[in-house]
Amino acid sequence: MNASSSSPANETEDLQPAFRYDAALADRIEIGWQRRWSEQGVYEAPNPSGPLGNQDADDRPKLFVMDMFPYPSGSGLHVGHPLGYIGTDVFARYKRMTGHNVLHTMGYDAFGLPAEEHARQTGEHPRVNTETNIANMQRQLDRLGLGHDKRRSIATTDVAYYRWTQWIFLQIFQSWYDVESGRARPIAELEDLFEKGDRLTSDGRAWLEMDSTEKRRELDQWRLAYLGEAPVNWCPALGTVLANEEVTAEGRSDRGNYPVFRRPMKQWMMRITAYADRLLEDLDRLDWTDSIKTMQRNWIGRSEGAQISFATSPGPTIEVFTTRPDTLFGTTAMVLAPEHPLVDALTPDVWPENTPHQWTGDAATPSEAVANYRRQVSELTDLERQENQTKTGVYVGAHCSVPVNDLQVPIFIADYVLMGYGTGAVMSVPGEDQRDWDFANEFGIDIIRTVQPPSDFDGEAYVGEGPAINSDFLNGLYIEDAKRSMIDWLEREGHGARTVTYKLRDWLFSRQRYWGEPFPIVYDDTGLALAVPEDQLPVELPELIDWAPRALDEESDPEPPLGRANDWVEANYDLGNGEFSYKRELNTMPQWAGSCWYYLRYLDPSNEERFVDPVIEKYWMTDSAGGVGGVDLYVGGVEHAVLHLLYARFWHKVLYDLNHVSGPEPFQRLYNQGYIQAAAYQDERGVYVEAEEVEESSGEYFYKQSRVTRTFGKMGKSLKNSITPDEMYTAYGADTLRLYEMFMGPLDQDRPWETKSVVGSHRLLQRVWRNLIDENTGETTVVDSPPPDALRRLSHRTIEAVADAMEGLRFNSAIARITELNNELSRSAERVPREVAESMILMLGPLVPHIAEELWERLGNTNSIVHSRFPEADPELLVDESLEIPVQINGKVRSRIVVASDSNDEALQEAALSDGRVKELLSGKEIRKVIVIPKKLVNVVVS
RNA sequence: GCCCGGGUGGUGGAAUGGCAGACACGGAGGAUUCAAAAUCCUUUGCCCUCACGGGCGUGCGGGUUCAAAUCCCGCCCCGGGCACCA
Repeated sequence: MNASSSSPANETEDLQPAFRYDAALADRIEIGWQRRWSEQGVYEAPNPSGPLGNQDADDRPKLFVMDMFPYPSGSGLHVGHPLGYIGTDVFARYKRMTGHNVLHTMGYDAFGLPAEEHARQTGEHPRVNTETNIANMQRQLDRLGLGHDKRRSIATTDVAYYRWTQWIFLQIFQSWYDVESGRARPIAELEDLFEKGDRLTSDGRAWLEMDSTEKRRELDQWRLAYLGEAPVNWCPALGTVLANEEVTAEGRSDRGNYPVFRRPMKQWMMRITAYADRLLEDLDRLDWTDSIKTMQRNWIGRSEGAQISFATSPGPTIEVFTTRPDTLFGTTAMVLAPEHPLVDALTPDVWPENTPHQWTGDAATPSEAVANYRRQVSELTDLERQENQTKTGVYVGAHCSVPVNDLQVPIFIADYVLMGYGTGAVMSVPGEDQRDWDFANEFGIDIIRTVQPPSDFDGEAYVGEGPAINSDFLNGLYIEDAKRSMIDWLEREGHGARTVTYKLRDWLFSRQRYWGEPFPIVYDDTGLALAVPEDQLPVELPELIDWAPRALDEESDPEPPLGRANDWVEANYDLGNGEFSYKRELNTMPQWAGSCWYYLRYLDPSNEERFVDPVIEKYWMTDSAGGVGGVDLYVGGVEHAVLHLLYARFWHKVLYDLNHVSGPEPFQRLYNQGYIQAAAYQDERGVYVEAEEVEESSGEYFYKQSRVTRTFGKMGKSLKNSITPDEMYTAYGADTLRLYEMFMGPLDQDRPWETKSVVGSHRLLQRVWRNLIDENTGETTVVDSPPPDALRRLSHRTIEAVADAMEGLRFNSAIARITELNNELSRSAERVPREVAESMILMLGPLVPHIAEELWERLGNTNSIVHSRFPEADPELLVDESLEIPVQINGKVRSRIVVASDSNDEALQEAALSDGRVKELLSGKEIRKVIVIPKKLVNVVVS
């Protein structure tokens, strides 16, 4: 160990002490402990019973901490991916050290399009590719030292898993929503009710008069999973239909940004709308952020109002939904969606006399006008429709009657009225609705105000509060009262009723893809669906040579690839009347299916009798504090606000209604982690250049001598700004990466990655190491003597602050406080007393488990730090005997005084006023008031 | 347009009515070194001052209070969500 070696190659090696905490030592420590932890199963959380059960009664409180499980991408991880995983790991480790039985694991949401695309390009089976990707991702995650119970890991593509996804589908299929009791019930109970005549069938026909096929058709209409003929989102480029939630506002596919067309097709639907109110109400009981709750509320889109019937001159009655029944007296037109089913019946052969020319769309007859307009509308994309704010439409040539005053108003079709919302028909009240105002303006329609605007109002439609005018019996009433009176009148006179409408639509549940769960459904020659018996599950995916969806266009029909598995499409089952051959359902489930219940399978992953054992489910999913229960902490990205989180809540509620789970909600507390952003650089053409090769010089950025501009964005391939965890392991080790990611800022905030700052976190670990370990021998330098009083107090204050920060997921603050304690140890020339050293190591345990475990062992402990107790602050040591407190004069700090911490107000005031500097500044001033805040400050108010 | 977040030094951030800028990165200076890296020490919001000290300061304007980054009112800017939803 001397520096006089002549060979430069050996020099660094000679200078470097053998036990300096550097990347190489970190690597040895981390790999070693990961192996030992794995061998000893330290992260295994016992169940109350079953194969993962613990013979010894475990009376620790349970805690279920979960990440949103990832799709196993083939491109590997960058440092942005594991941010949330590290956060949950730190929290789970902290809770384990405070005496909780913590369930923390990770699985894979492995069905989905990329594996199928990969298969189409390479010919490799999606399962092979998926398993390769999972193995690779698992390796990257393992290196981070995440404390997962590996026994509980699942992938949604496991046959043993999707068997139960299919089973849950069957529970939903074999249920109906009983509005009277407000919950799902088995379909057999509905059959009973029909049988006894206690319930009316959908069209009022007597059950006993129906033949068996008619009975089946009747029951099928009530199921929570049903085949519906509805306009769906057909995406030819993906060869599949999509859920509303998967289509962007621009009318393109969420994935891939391909055009999506609305077409009626027969598809599997989930009756999520039956749960709209409960999904809405139960949000109040969840510990989620307001922004996510708001997004879900908006998506469900509940509006209260009235349904009103308008009689028409040709005969059919038009039903309208409105949130403003109080404005009925202002109705001067009726506007239907162009595809409204009554339009044809309302359209006469010739224009009525005196039809204004501008209403006719230049057409010779009403039906020509309607046909022309419909064609014109269908040629617009959704985006063009939205951008085109000028109102268009045509008169259909008929009138209807406003029920409250028998005013005859013209009926139009216009594309600003959407078929998908309400009844697809709008009573047009231009005075009180800006869209109707704009329409009335285009077509010269009368405008009648029904709410008195303030005298200074100079806008067009008036949507604000005010007394009703021009409204007969409503005149003078304010909006809420006027609405109530009008609805009362409508109900009394039989012209309408109070109604609630939702934006939420039923969930379109089938996809024309290969790599998804097959439906456990077959068809007999009636064409009606039949459940595959539970004991015949799983229905396994067949082997295929050609996985691709057929290249398709807007006009063609979707063609499920499973239809090409000739040996599979027909199957023999005994469904209670002997064995027959049936045709299989060829669609597969959407990717969301598997993620709707994976948290339940974590609890009891190997159960072959049930999807989860009820005792085990109750143990992990019940909240002893009386909350809704479910996962105690669920961390993931905000992008799942309305997709996964709404679907999973829906499934959970169905399972709850059917007594398969013990609580009404799956996720008690939801936390959205932020994203790691990174600088990205563009050249003058706007092309992204490799961020790693960009150099900074006095505030400007250069790539190969040419100037580039800097922006910040999500880390990834497209911005060429990815940093991989592997690069960080090589340079610093996993503990440093964990520490840096947690130190960058609060978990829920986006934050910019700065590789050059990582070294700060590495230095902290080096200093901790050096304070406790002799870098030359590797022996600990701690001493067994008790710490000086001041140090002991500091360490207890640190414990208090760190524990508090850990509880609140403020890991950045926890790290700052530990740093302060360690800085104090560095400053002192004394060796570190064991008591303080051990506290500090234990506090570091959740954040940087490997180095903490290593130090713990080097200090002579034989038990693992993973299950050691987190230190507890002694309240008596949190208060110092004396305090330094500031003295303000008129709110500005002018001096500080040192006082006994138990000084009373009088003593504090006395001490402050007798302070030399304060006396000096107060001379010649009149003291008006002295504010004393015990232990905080003294403020002297002078004139 | 509507609904949520957010705006604090050169940078990430701390403080949720009581000392603004903890902790860290970066910068400056120093020690060590033949030299460098690493490490260690000092310093670092802005302005005035040799200094002691003083003034200003949490997006902008106003208010409440002995005291405001924090609470209230009005605006500006940034990010996200929804959007012809009757």
